[in-house]
This record gives sequence, C-alpha cells and structure tokens, in this order.
Amino acid sequence: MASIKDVAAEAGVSVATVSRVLNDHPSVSADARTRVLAAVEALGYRPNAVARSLRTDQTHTLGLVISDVMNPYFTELARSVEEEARALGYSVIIGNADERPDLQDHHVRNLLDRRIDGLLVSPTDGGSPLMLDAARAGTPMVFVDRWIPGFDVPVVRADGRAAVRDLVAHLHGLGHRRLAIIAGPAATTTGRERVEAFREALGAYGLELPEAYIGQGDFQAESGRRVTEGFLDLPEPPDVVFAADNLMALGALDAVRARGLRVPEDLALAAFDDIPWFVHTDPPITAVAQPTGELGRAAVRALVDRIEGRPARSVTLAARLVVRRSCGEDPAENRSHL
Amino acid sequence: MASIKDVAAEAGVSVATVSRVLNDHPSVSADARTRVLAAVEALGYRPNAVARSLRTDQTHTLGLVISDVMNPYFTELARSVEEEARALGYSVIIGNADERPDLQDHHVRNLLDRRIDGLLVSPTDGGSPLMLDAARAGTPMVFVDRWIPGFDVPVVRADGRAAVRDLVAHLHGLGHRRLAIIAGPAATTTGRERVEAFREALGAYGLELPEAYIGQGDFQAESGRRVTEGFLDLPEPPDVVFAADNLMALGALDAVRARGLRVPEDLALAAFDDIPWFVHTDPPITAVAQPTGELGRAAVRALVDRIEGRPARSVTLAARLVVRRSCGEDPAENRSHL
DNA sequence: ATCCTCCGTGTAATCGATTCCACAAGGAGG
DNA sequence: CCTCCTTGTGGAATCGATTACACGGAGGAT
Repeated sequence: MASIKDVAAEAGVSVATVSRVLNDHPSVSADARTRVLAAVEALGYRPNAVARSLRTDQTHTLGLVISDVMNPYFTELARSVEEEARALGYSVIIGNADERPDLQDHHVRNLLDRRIDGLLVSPTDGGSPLMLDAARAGTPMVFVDRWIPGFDVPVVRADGRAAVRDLVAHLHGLGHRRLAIIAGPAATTTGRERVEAFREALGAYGLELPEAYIGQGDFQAESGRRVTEGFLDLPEPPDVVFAADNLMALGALDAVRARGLRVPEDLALAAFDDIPWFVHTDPPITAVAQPTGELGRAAVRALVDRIEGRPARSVTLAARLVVRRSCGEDPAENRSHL
Repeated sequence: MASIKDVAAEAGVSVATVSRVLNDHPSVSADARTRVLAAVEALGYRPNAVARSLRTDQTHTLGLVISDVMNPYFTELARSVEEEARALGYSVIIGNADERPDLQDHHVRNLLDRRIDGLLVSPTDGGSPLMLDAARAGTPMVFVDRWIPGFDVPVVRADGRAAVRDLVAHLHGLGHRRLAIIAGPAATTTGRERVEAFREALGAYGLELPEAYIGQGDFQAESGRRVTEGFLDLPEPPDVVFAADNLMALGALDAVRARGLRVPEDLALAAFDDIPWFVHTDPPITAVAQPTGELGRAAVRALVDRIEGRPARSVTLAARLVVRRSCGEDPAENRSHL
C-alpha cells in the first residue's frame, strides 16, 4: 500500500508538501498542489489513519458501549448515534455488553486502548473502577439512556414520568386496580426509576405497589417469562403487568400464552420502550415510547461538544404513551397511534 | 496518559525490556520482569494500540459491513460475529450500509483507511470498483449471507433451496395454488436466488410463477407493503405471499391489515429469515430459518484463517422451514417449532 | 587459563503521518 | 541597490510502540 513517501517521490516534492496539500494548508503553490493530487490519483493513495492518529493524538472515533444489541431499542439508538457521528465526521465503534458488567469493562478497556476520542455509555451496572478512572482521567464521556449517580458526566435520557402517569391513568380508566411491574436490575437507573415512576403514579390513584407485585427482571425476555409466571401463581394475581423494557414484555407474553391465557382478557400488558414490532404482536402492545433517534443524536452532539472543547450539557427528553390493545379496549379513549 | 517510556523510567530499565515483558518474550530476567510489572501497575499503564498497530502493521480488528442494522437478522449476525471475533482476539467495527451502495462504499473506505486486518461484507449491490480494488489488492475478505459473483472471495451463506421446497410442499398441501413472492433487489444474490428457488420448487408441482406474482422489493418494510397492495389489486390476487426477508413480511402484514383482511384466511404469508418476533405476531409467521449464529461464527473463522495465513474455505449451511400459522392450519401437519 | 556460547539488556532504526524551523527566492519599499 | 518581508519548500523531530543488532558478563568445555 502506497505511503506518503511514494506520493512525494512520484510528485517530485517532499513529504511535508504532500501532507500540506492533503490537509489543505494555505502555503502550497498551485503547481505543487496539482502534481501532488495527480500522484495521489495515480497511486490510489489513501492516508494511513493509524499513523495520522498516532501523530495527532485524535482518532476521530467514538466508542459506544450499549447494554444489549439484540434489543431493538438499543439497535435503533446505535443506528442514530452512528448517523449523527458520521454527519459530524466521526466513526463509531460499538461494544455490546449483553447486560454483563465484565463484558462492559472489556469493551471500555478495549476502546480506551484504541484511544477513541470519546465514549458513549449506557451502563449495565453501578460503574466499575475502570470507568471511574477513565472519567477522572478526563476521557470525554456521556451517558445515554442509563447513567451512574455520582459521576460528573453529562446524561442524555428520556424522562418517562409523565408517560407512566398517563399509562396508569389509562389502566385505571379501564378498571384495572391490581397493577404489577417487572423491574429491571436495581443496578441500573432505568431499572430503579421506572419502578419509582410507576409507584408514584399509582399513589395518585390511592393504589399501592405491594412487594409481591414487583418482580425482579434483568431486561431479558427470559426473566419476563419467569417473573410473569410468578405473578400468575400468586393467590391474587395482578390485572396488569407493566414490563420495564420490550424484551421482558415479550417474555411476559410468552408466559401468558403458555398457560393458555389471553391478553388483555386474563392479564393486561404494557411495556416501556416502543418498537415497530409491537404493532404486529397479538394483541398490539401499549407502550411508553422514547424519542430514541433524538436521544442518540443529542448524545453524540453532547459528546462531540466536549471533545471539541465546548461545554457539554445534559439533555432530558419526554417519553410519551402509545395506547394499543394489550390493556383492554376502551371505545371512548382516542388512540394516539395505531 | 503514561507511555512505555514512563514505565521504563519507573522500572529503571529500557523501553525494549518493557516491550519484551509486555509481549512475553522469553529472554527477560525474572527480576526485570517483576520490576516492569510493578511499574505498569503503579502507573496504570496500558499500551497504545495505535502505536502498536503502526509498528506491527496489524490492528487486530475486523470490519463488518452489513446491509441494514435495523433488520433483526443482521443484528443477530453482527452479534455472533463480534462474539466469535472476541474469542479469537479480534475486535469488530460495524458499518451499516442501510441498503445504500454509497454508504457501503463509505464504510469500506473508512475501514480500509483504518487498516483493519480483514473485511466481512454482506454486499448491498453488485460490487463497486472500490471493493474490487480492495479484493485484488489482497485485503483479506469474506462475503457473508450475500456475495458477488466473479469475486474470488470465500462465501459463507445458507442454502435455502431445500427449505423453500419444504415451504412450497407445505403450501401446496394446504391447497394454495396461486403463490406470489416479494423479491429482494436483483443486485443482490439473495434477492435473485430466493426467487429462483421458489420458482424451481413451484415447478415440481407443475405451478408457474407469473411475472405479475413477482413483486420487486428492496428488503425494507415499506416495499413489502407497497408490493402487497399491488398483489391485492390484481384481478386475480395470489393465495399466498412469500416475502424474501422479514422486514418485507412485516410490511405485507401491514398492508393486509390495512385493508381489513385477515392472515391466513384472506391471504397466507411466509417469510425468509426467522426472527424471535415471528412467534408473537398475529398470526405467528411461517418462515425459512437460517442458522444465523453459526453463519456469523463460520464467517469469522474463515476470515481469520485468511488473515493468519491459513487457507479460507467457503461454507454453505442449510436453512430449515419453521411452520407456524400464517399459511393456514393443517392439523395433520406436525409443527417443527412453536 | 582461554575461548565460545548463551543470556539479558540497551541503543537505535522503523512504521507513516504532522509540523516546527530554517532557508531560498522574489517582490516591495526606502 | 540594499534591506525586509512574504511565500513556498524541505529537513528533521516527533508520536509510542517493536525489534534487529551489538555488547558485556557468566558459565561450560577444552
């Protein structure tokens, strides 16, 4: 593969001049410029990004560590992150933590070793020493979706509080009184917050959220199934199950189906995170929709701001309720979305 | 960030010795080794992968360019690729082409500039000059899922022929005679092959595949919707629509639903590529399932073989039919999977 | 005692870029 | 006609690693 030296030789100039042409530095004669460009063309030369990075100490690369690629919510997030980054001249390296703290650390370490310019993380846990060190060492960093309290790092996320209140209002309106939740891991902010928001919203209707109605899940389908079975085995099973993410909702649907029961007649179901497939499930699932694409874009902008020396601000966007049929039919209610 | 020089100074040895310890070269005294390791620990030193890559001319990184990240099939492929690569000591940089040849070229160029050790591609089109040059220049390369004829590059893919024959047998057994297909882009091998396999299988039952029953899609949901509407507007609409990928099947389902028709009573539906959501759609969708995870792993193994100087072989795995309810109920038939 | 091997270590070249500094040529101004 | 500045260019240092080569000392063989 041709190097800058080959181009210099071909064009009859020094490597310094070639470099100047490539980075369009002003003081290069028109003559030299055309000769260099011709040589570049002739040799099919492409600058070696590795060498360039070593010298300039910038890789123009962002690291994105997400909790689970197979979760459509994170897939969409990753996609919007890549798009915005590309628009701003950055590439993205994605690390999939699969909800495992050890894998998360593996990817963070790997990305740090590669000297990425900045790190976007949706943390799986409470934060390892590694991540703490990285943040303290000044690695530009932004949390997206989930965050870790006590880290002085900007956070880009959606606030589901209002949407969860809308959801509870909807459920209450349909006559449901025994509402249960499949929570995410307590180590994650989204795991805790969604339970809190739910409990708070219930409180407004004078409803309790008993311990028995809080199932501990891990954001994976299998845990949704397991927890739902537990709910159904209760002496007094809930009317509604609210899953804190889309995969656990899928597991819940499985569990209900496996018992030969029906949604929403025997058990109503709602989920946090809306995804295209929820329109096509049987029945279509009512969900709290996050502005996923906007979240990803805002996170990249915040991170690039930090990288390029501008102040980075935290961003909180609102989620909204999308009513479908999984909680029961109410003709009076107007659907916000099919 | 501490460099190898700092470690050398701290340990009271030369950088050469530090490097030898780090790459566990045999001729280092036990004493020097412990001192270096202590210094590494004390400084929290991590080798700069950029510098290392420049010197050794290897990045231990694989590039993966896929056609569409939002497609669950490719998401799963990407996931298995990353897993296997990690097991073999490589990282993966994913480029999402979104079925756009220009984006595909962008990512290939970017990955080449970064001097990745090898490239895994699921081509969106017939192959750009850029990719041809890269292959000719000797960049280790493997095609996965889709490939480009005329490239001397190993291919790892699934052969759906037998499964499509099973599908047609199943459809024929249910009494369906007018079978239509939503094809993928003719520029892709999977786009063409699936039509061919379908036509061939129909032939075995003395059935034709008329032009009007071949809809041109682009592997995206919207095209599935559009094509299906076209089918339904035909004077003699088909009994069954076979979508060449899962997203187009989703679009087809939308179109049928929008007309107030029912699957499978008014129109039966089958898809290429099985995904977890197909179990939960209304109705559950019959599909040709590829061994996606195995495909990804085999592709990585083939690529790493080439990179490390071993001969790389093409691999073809078999797909299998998964019968659900979207083509009609046949009590006599035994379901291979719920 | 002498010579030859190893063994462990350090010096310095190298990878492919960017960039500081020096310098030559040419034009403007006195 | 001589300075002074500007402009374009090249030489060489540099980024942080790896590794070929040289070298000094210890130990074994003769």
